[in-house]
Amino acid sequence: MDRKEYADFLIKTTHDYNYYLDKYKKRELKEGAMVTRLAPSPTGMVHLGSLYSGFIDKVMASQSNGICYLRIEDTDTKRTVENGVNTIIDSLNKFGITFDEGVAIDGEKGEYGPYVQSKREDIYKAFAKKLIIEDKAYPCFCTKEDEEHNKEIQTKNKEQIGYYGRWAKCRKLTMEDVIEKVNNGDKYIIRLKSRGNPNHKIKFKDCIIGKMEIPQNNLDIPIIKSDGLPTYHFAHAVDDSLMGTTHVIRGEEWLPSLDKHIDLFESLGFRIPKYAHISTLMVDDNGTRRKISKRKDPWADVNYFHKQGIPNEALVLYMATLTNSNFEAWQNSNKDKSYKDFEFTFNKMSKGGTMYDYDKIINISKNFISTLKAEEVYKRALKYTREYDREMYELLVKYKDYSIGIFNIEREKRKPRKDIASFNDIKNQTWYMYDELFKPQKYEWGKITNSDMIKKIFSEYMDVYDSNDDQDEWFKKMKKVAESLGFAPEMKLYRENPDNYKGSIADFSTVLRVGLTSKSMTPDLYEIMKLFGREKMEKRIVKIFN
RNA sequence: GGUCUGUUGGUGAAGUGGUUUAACACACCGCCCUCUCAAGGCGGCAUACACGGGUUCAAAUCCCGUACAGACUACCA
Repeated sequence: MDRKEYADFLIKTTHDYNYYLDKYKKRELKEGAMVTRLAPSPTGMVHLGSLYSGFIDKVMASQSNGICYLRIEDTDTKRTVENGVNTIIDSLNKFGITFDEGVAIDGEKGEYGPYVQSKREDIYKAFAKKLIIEDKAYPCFCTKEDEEHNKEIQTKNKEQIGYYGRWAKCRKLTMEDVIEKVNNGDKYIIRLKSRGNPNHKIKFKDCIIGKMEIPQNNLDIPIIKSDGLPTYHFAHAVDDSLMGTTHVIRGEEWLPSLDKHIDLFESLGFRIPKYAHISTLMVDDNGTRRKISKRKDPWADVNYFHKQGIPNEALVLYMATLTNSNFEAWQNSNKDKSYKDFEFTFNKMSKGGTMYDYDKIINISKNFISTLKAEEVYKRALKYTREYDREMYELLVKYKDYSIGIFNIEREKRKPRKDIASFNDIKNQTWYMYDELFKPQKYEWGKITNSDMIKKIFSEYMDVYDSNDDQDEWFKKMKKVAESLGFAPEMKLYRENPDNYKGSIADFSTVLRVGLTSKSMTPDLYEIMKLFGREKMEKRIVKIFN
């Protein structure tokens, strides 16, 4: 039996590797164009880290006029969730991450498919066969227990852990041994026959981290599992070569397995792509940093932000600031431009762990929402509450124009209000504007608490209030009434001689504000009165004392 | 244990051997604006380059060691 027949005996494929080498042509790209890919597992959720990496994949490809494609890594059949793929595509889409090629809702796009790894089984096997023919891979019959056993001894002796050298029992099996075992029905996997020597260092340059030196891989790592599917490492080498990925952008947790990947690319005779290892998203957990975790951190699932009512755009902007910290400054001086106009670079990306910062997201979200028109805020609030707050939703529907008016207070001007951070916040911000929700626990009176005085202020004020007044006129009238009741009409006057007055114009207006809304802190009072109108104001005044 | 990576004020983070007396942002404090809040303007704050050696005329920046932190160490990805 020659090696070709031997390989055919061990692995059955419908095509041979030359067929695939021929089928997937080299991409023709413009100078500098990057081909990137996002390669998630279909576990049914999009991890914040995937969004981060997807953002970078997308932005690097599109700003270099390259290609960004989606590949699904479902070789771990245990973790695959039904409909997981569509969930991923949908979620990413919401964040503006779309793909030029690869898996899509309505099938697949592109010449390099299939883009789902479980459908590429024949391809991986064909290349595993190539390695067997070239004596760069071999079947292994060892059990999990064998390996556990090795590990125990290795740990005890403080030797390198893994399947290599004298521990690699099956490496020494002759062809005849193997044939006998296979005919016997013994299960086996395929391992790489590593030729590396850990005393030799590989010099390597990562796009983000820069120069590195790592020992050569000497582990005979599994490449085909007993279920016939490839391991991540092998699939990565085969797919990213065949699909023509120029830049492999992935989390830094992959850095330690880079030696294995280089070994695989070289064994397969493939060119090694460029790598960019992005920093892990970390969280501060009682003073220590740790990787964000799906189990401990609810926000690890990007869906969390949707539930919180954080606009997708805000999360995207947050991703942009994480990617390149100089983005924020650029955005501030280019307010009308999109993040797509900013040139992101690898060498501005963070090397260490990146801290996840919810306050920062809130801040970005506030700023983003403040730039929206009132109608847009209304539209989004409607969409959000429809799903998460039925009561609020119905009020928004019932009082459409009134609600838009509320959102329009101090908006659409050069320095707009920034008080809405998320759409689950709007009820807290505006409840007192709706009679249905207006059930104050207490009135936050300030300096003036005497009920006779409060009554007097309202009765005098309502005599002069005219809803047609402009803001200047409105304020003048308020000052006039305040003065006639013994309040200082200007803050300056009050500060100079506080003893001469019952209070300042601020104290006076606080009475009006609290009487109408029960709250001492609200947006512009003029606008609120205008939205209320006389009738509603009077109803509110009656309500104060009963 | 081994391998790899990182460590700059309270926090995040610029910085790629010499205009660095180390940006900027957030936080905090003060003042201004002001009918409250938000926003905005001005100013202040901080004993910041983990530690110890070395290379150099010159080091946050290059090299070596130590400490600390993190990632990885599966027939998971």
